[in-house]
Formats: sequence, C-alpha cells, structure tokens
Amino acid sequence: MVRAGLTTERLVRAGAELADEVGFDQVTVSALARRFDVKTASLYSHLKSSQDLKTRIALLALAELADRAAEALAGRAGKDALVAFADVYRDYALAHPGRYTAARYPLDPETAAASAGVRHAQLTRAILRGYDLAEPDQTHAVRLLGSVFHGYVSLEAAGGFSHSAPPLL
Amino acid sequence: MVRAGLTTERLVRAGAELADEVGFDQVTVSALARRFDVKTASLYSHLKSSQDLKTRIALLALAELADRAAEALAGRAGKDALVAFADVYRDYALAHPGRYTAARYPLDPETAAASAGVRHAQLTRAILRGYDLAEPDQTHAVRLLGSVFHGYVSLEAAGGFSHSAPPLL
DNA sequence: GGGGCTTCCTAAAGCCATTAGGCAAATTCC
DNA sequence: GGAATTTGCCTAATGGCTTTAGGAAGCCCC
Repeated sequence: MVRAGLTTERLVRAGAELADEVGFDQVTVSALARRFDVKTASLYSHLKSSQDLKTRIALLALAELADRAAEALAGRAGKDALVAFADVYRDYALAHPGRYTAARYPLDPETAAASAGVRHAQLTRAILRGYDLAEPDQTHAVRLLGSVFHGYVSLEAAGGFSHSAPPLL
Repeated sequence: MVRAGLTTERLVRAGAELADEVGFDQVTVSALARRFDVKTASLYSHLKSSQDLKTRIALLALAELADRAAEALAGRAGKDALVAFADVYRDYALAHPGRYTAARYPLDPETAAASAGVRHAQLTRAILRGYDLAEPDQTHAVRLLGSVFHGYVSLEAAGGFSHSAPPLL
C-alpha cells in the first residue's frame, strides 16, 4: 500500500484550495480525504477535528492577507496607502472567496491573539498614521475602515452587487 | 396521541428563536423537532428541507428588520434618519444575533427579489434623498452605507470588538 | 533483518438530512 | 352521530459527516 504522504501542512493547503473551489462551509474532513484518496479517519492523525481544520485554514488566509497587505503598503502613505490596502482585500476576496470567508471564521480569543489578525490591525493603524488622528478617534477610524472594507467586499462577493443576497443594499 | 400543532409559521418562528439562542448555523431540523418534542421526520410535512427552513428564517428576519427600519425612519430626515437607521440595525443585531446572521443568508435571486431586502434598499435610498445625490453617486452611497452598517455591526457582534475574530481591525 | 515509530486502514457509534409508507386524529359531510 | 376523507405525526430505512479505538503495514536505523 502506497502512502499518501499527508501532513497537516498539505492538508490545510488543500483545504484552502477546496474552500476556494466549493465554498468554505463545504470544506469537510471527508471531502478533503476524498481529494487525497484516503479514508476519512486517516486525517485525524494530522487534524484534531473538523473545527481544527477550519481554524487552520482561517489562520492561513489571515496570514496570506496580511502578507499581501504589508507588501502593498510598502512605500505608500495617505490616500495611496488606503487605496492599495483596499485593493488587496478586494482582490483577495475575489480571487480566493473561500479563503476570504475562512478569514472571518470565528476564532477563540487566544488563537486570534496569536494570529495574523493582529498584523492587520497594526497595518490599518499604520495607514491612519498619515491622517494624524489622536486616540480615541484613531481606534474609531480603524474600526470604521474594517467595517467599510469588509462590508463592501462581502457584499460584492455575495452576488456581485446583483441583489442576490445583501439585506443592506 | 396528542398532536403538537405544527405549522410552517410556528416552526419558522421557533427556528428564529433557536437561532438567537444557539446561533444560526446551529439551527437544524433535528434541533427544531426536539424543541417541539416531535420526531424529525414530522417537520418535513411543513418544510421542504433544512435549507428551506433557513431561508424562511432569513426572510422573517429581513422583514422584521425592514419593519423596524421603516418605523424608525418615519418623520426623520438627513443625519437624524441616518443615525436612526443605523441604530435599528445595531440594536437588532445585538438583540437577535441569530436572526441578524440569518438575514445575511444567501438567497437565490428570485427569492431575494421577492423578499423584504428590496424594502431595505428603498429605505436606504429614501434616507439619501435628503443628501441630494445624483446617480450614479446615489447607488454608490447606498452600497457604501450597506457596507459600513453591515461591517460595523458584524464586527461588533463577532466579539464586541474584543479582537476575538475580526481580521480587519 | 528485526525493533519501533509513523502512517494509514478497518470497525463502529452517533448525529443530521431526507424519503416512503402507515396509522390515528381531526374534519367534513350525510 | 357516524362514515369518509384529509391531515398530522410516526416508524423505518438510507446515506453522509464526525470522531474514537485499535490493528497492520511501511519506513528508518542499528
């Protein structure tokens, strides 16, 4: 019997691809096992649970997103930075809908604190530095930006603004 | 054997309550049946499927939200209307997290077109009327508002801005 | 080439969704 | 008031996903 060569790493990566293909909520341990031509139970040596899988995909997506955002922000400031930042989110959400959805998967506090989500907040603050906002306005601005970006991107993703889903529109 | 007196109406209402209690994605035909002390299969005379149930809960939530928004908007204009509108969403999301999540459940185009989602769009446009925006700016504004409200509300709901989940923050 | 660790498998139990078909209660009609 | 009919809920059964436990075969190193 030939071994499939499973690792947590490969499973998570494949899970992310699967999410982009069939949607994050369709990502299942069974489906992933099928993709590797392996029995479902075999994945449990590499993953604690279905939730564990989803969490790991979420962390992967957050990290990828933070990487891209950081790169896009390099050398930019002010409005330029803001636009570049927005474009990164938008492009990522369109190119990787499953991963983007995964990035919003609820994490427990400790996991979130150790995730790339923290970098996102830092990046957002970095952009706002150019706008000379004092606290608590800065915090408000960070949240507002998060709201706008996520809101816009998710509305766009959920039907291309075609009235398919959005309650607010 | 005493009958439980199930109707689609009652099931959907109970489903909405269940959603608020345990989360929309935990709403299941089985759980609902348990709540009525009835066998799971019995619900299938009143519901086409699990998806059907979720869709109906979504429609209920959309209608409730639209009702509240319409009421809040009566007699208000401009910034006043805007704030009232935002408060309705915010309050609803906090008081009925499951329903609010349900309101964002993806609907197929025909269902969406026949839903209260349309009223939401109309209400938003009504608010903007006070701002004297011409098309296409008005459409952009409608979308932006939707983005901001939803983004803010979902971020707040997903952890009370406590860094628990939001990737954008 | 034989331990020993690792990887994958078989087996099994539990929960959810869904369909088909049956019996009993409610309703309707004479 | 009782017979006929409709309707409501049940039993039974299938199939999928998750998860645990324990077994066997592959791989590495001495």
